[in-house]
Amino acid sequence: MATIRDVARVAGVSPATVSRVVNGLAGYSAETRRRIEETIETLGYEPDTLARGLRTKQSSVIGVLVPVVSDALASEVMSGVESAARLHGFSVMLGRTGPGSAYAARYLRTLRTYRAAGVVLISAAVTPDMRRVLGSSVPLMSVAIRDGRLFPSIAIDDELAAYDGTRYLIGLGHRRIGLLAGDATSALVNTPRVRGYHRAMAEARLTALIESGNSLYDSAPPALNRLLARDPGITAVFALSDEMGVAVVNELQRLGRRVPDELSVLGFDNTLVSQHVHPALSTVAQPLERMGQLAVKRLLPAEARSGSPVPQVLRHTVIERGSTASFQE
Amino acid sequence: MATIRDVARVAGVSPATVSRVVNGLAGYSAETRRRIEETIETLGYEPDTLARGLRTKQSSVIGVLVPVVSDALASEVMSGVESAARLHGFSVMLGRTGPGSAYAARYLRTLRTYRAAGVVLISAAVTPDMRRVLGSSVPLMSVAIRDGRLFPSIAIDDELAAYDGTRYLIGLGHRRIGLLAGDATSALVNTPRVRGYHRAMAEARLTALIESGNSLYDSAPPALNRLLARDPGITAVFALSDEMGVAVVNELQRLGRRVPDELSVLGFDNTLVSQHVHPALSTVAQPLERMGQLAVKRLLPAEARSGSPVPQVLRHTVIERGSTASFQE
DNA sequence: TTCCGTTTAGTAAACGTTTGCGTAGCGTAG
DNA sequence: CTACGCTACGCAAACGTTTACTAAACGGAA
Repeated sequence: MATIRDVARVAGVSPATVSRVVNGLAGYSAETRRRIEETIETLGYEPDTLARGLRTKQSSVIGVLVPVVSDALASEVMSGVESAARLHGFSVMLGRTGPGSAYAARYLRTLRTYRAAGVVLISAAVTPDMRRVLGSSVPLMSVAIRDGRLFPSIAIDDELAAYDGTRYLIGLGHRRIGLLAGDATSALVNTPRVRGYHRAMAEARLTALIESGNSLYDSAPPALNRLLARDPGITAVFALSDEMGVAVVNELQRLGRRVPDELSVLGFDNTLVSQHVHPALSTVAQPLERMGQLAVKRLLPAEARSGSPVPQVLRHTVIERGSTASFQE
Repeated sequence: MATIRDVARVAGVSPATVSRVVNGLAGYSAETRRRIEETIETLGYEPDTLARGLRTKQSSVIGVLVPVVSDALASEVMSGVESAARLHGFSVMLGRTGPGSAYAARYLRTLRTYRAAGVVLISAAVTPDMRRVLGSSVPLMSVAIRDGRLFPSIAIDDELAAYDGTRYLIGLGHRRIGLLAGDATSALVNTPRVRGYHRAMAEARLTALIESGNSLYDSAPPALNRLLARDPGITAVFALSDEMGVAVVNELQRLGRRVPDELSVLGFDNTLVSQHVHPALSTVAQPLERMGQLAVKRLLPAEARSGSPVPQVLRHTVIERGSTASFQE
């Protein structure tokens, strides 16, 4: 592998000059530049990232921290992170939060020794030791979760989103709307959503009806049945995750209840799974991919310094697909 | 951030000695070691990965290359890669193949400048320029696809797996079995599977019936309907991807055909989506997570040198869930 | 012509490690 | 007592960059 010295020697200049043209700095004639670029081309020179990073105390690594690697929501955010990172010449390093925060802390430490340009934390709460490990050297961006206003984040307004989702169902004519909440461990997103549902129901003078799952597929059928047991007459269920949403439509069909004719189902997040069911799941969408892209953009030197407003809230939208229909008495 | 020199100074030794204890080499007394470790602890010293990599010409980065970041199959392999990498002290860097091979080549080049310990390529064919870019410096491991015997790979025997899947359906009493093939662009996995189906059908003196989708959800319903049009009496359909499999059960239910009572459906890969439908999809499974783990293990220095047998083929299994049932006339 | 500012370029140090080589100290065998 | 081997350690170079500093060359203004 050719080094900058090789290039310099062949092109008859000093390494410093080569470095300057490689990095687009000033200080060389057009002719010199041409000769150097040509040499770089023929030698196939490529700057050593490690050496560069050592010298500049800065690498172009962006760390991504996800709760579980194969999580659908996280995958889409990651996808956005990857594309934006690639676009700006960054590389993304992947790690998972794991059960406790031990994994996360260790991973962040590693990231620091790589002198990462930043880390984006996907749908996980920032624990005190995370912040401590990173110190001030590595900027952190939290995505899809809003944890107070303590640190930069990108998320939707969960409360409002759930409110709007509920309003949408109400607007369709539904009056008896059951909520399938997520688990308490993801309280940071679950709690506001539940609150949004409550608010919308209260405003419309409807009575709330809530059962909780754990956001995953398997937890939904039993929770749905509890809902049905408490009020057999519900005409809509609002699941606080798409996975639960599709589970609900599957279970409903198994029970012989037609969706959306008898019951409407609304999901949350708009992950890929929402399309993996028939009828396709209506859902309140977060712009997951875009969130990922924005996260890396805000990590970029230009933005990072300029100290943009700490919590950034994006617009949610409710997407109407086949699983919801209007209800008339 | 404390450097090795700081530790040395505080502990009253030379940087060389600190390096030796950090790396577990010999050459120091028990007492010295204790003192150094204590100092490391109190200073919170952590070796700089960049400097280390520069000096040793070797980093502990493992690159992962996926066709699309949010792909379910790739996600599970990645999950395995991540856990094994973490276990062995490696970090994983993520990139995507993108449309052509331009992305891949560029990413591999980046990986080389990071002096990556290896790269695992998930369900994508190795193009000549990939090999060329890597040269001999970075070992490559291909997962979930077998491309000749040109380079190390980890995969199942797709032909045999499809054969066994078909045999399973035949064993259930089915005689008119439609195949939903994937697309030609993933020929490396699709072709052998189709061949396996053909072989099983031929052996049982049954007539093959094939329609092709593109492995994704949306392509399945139309393909299914073509299948049904060509033979309204089929009692089983074998989809060559889980995504198509769940699309088939959804579509079938939409058409009012009961699964598995009237028609059995068998998927392929055993990705998470196979559980996102009711009845849950029977499928022929690849040990995706394990494949990912094995890939990094085989990339490890010890293994990598020992030149283990080039293509490694793992056992597939057919997993029986709710979407298949025996058929009797 | 002289002087000065600008452009173009080179020198060398520094980033934080690892590691080959050298050596002091010490115990032990001859 | 000498010689030798071994252990425990230090010195300094090297990995491939970037960058502050210096300087030569040159052109234009006075």
